[in-house]
Amino acid sequence: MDAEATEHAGRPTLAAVAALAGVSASTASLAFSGAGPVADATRERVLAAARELGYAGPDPFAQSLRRGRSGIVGVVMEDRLSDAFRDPINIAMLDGIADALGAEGLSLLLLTETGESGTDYSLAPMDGVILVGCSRELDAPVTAFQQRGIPIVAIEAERMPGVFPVDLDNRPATTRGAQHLRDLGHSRVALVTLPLEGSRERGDLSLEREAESRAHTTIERIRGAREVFPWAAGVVAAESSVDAGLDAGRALLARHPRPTAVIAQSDLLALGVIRAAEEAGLAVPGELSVLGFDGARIEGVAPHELTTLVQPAVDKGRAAGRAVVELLAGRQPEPASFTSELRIGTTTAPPASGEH
Amino acid sequence: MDAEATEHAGRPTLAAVAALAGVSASTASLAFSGAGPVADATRERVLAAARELGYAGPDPFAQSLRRGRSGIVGVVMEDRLSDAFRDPINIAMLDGIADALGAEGLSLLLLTETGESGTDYSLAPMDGVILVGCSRELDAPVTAFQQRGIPIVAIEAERMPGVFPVDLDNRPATTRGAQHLRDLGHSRVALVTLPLEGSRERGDLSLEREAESRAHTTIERIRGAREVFPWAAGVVAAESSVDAGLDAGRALLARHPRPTAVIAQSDLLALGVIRAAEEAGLAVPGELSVLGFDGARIEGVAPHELTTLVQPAVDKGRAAGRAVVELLAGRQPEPASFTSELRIGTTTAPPASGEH
DNA sequence: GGGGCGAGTCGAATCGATTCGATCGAACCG
DNA sequence: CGGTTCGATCGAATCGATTCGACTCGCCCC
Repeated sequence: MDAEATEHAGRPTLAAVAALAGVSASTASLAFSGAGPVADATRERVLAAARELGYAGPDPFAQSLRRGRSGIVGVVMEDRLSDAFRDPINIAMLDGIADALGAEGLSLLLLTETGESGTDYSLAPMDGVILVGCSRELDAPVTAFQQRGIPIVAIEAERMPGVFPVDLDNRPATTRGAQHLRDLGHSRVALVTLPLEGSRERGDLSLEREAESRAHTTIERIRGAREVFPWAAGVVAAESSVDAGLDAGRALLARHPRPTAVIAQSDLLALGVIRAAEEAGLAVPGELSVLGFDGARIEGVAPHELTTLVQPAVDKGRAAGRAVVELLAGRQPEPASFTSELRIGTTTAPPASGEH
Repeated sequence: MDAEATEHAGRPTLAAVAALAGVSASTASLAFSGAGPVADATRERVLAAARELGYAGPDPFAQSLRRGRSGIVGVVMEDRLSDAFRDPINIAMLDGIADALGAEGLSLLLLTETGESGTDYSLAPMDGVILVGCSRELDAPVTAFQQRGIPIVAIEAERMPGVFPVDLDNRPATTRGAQHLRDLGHSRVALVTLPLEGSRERGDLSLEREAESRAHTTIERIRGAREVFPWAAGVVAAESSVDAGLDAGRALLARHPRPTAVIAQSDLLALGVIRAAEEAGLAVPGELSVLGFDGARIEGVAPHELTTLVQPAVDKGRAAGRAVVELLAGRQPEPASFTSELRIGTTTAPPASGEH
């Protein structure tokens, strides 16, 4: 009888398999991992024993402990999932991340800032972490990650020592877009920005709010616009969605004097603004020009073709993924910085003649 | 000097902290976990020692091994992320999952079937797993999970012993939708289905393909339609997207005789079909009725309001998440089955008079 | 024939915590 | 005042594998 192998109730362990196969645990381990030399006959015997006992291979928990690696990389997004995934640009980026990680056999742990309530996500068993679109205070978790020796990559975030950055040219790109509007002859230009803090509520863009916010991407894009239109007013959207853009657009178009152009910080917001214009009976681009950001083709823009700043979101994600891989391998990655391109569509045009 | 505490190069361990604080490892552990009685002064001393050493708390890997739990639940999707997330219905479902898991402090590991190439995802350190939209062969991974004692929940999948099901009434719901079309007077009805296998290519719906496919949701919805229109022809879309729907729609509308109504298996596909109709100069619903499935409001449908089967995707996801939680707690969850509701919009109408 | 090498295997230490049972006082109660 | 209980702490076993160094053969080559 294989008394030793089956006397305990729990799941079979490597030791049990080894015992049944008549080899030591070390050899059995080698047989599974493939590292080190093992005679074919022995390996076969071990595998057979595993089959007999219903052993599914080494326990991942034990492996993680021993190896110090779990094969998991966390991706921290500030929003609820449904919010984060509402914008296709985030999905594109995530896809890039997943692509780079998957190529190395790493998988992707979705972590959302559950506010202060939930469990601290820095205690998840992961090898590295990618911070994306982080507006909130991250000092505490970042410190925790660093103490754990977990490599950190941050996409479009403020510089932090020990955090590897993956950047997008948010500010200069927006400047180029704004320049395009100025070249067309616009001067009454308004902004529809992404959220400034975790507020989730529409509000006017004020210098105060701006000053105390840490929403890096939003701020950079505002600054880029300000370089061309220093006193542009604006509305802070509740989130990146068509509805939020519609809401913001309504607010803007009710103002006097009405802006002749809107710089929206995402394509979804831009589409919302276009909807608001249609609603108000204003022609786009005849009576209102609209500039977006991102350049992921989204549904519902037709018959327009959005003028927008096309960012290489997938590449950006992929770069972040690869950076983690490099850091995990103990190498220093190449700093990555991506450039957006102004794609001129049919939603921008010179302002109506009477207007400037 | 705190020689013992700092003599090793690596990160500080609980033992080092305990040593510095002058207590045993067991007590230090208690101080961190909060389980068991510890004098306030002692806890304070341990925490101070941790601070001094830069100790970020117990190592998650070690915790996982000891406790046999990692706090991670895997979600297996068959597609690439970008494909899976293209359809808002999946996002809604994922949001429900994340919601239910987050409430229990669990986090969500995204696993995609990387084909046969990538690493086997069943070796990730997770406590439970949710299978979603699984068409491919899953027997091997399911067996592996079961051998590991990992609870499995499957959303809209074939029954498998030991796998807890979360169901949607795909077949009867589609029957109700088809009935609606018949009631309007349609008889030349065509199908645009979700993918049948991992083929990612448009193709005609044939009985063979149908018979050998394991794409549960797709098959069930086809059967539901067949109960009303037994000989309906159809096209299998490459994926759930507007483009794929457009592609399928073009193929269908080129046929003679042209169908007077299309049953699309997702709203995105339905929208694509509407686009194809517009393209062909056919009025919707005057010359072509279109029925969708899902009911997540998507952009670009305007000015139509899609007639569709509204499924409670978030609840479905939440139920799956909760089922995992229950199974992890050793309880037997209530079987969950969800019902879709026919929402009649403006994309279905009686066929043009000369047509039936 | 002896030295050396490499393939194959094994023992034992190790990864870093958790937790059960035991121990030791101090407080409490009749 | 003795026995009981509770709070606080500690030792030691345990979770399940990986891996380094050592050991044993058998073979090759000079």
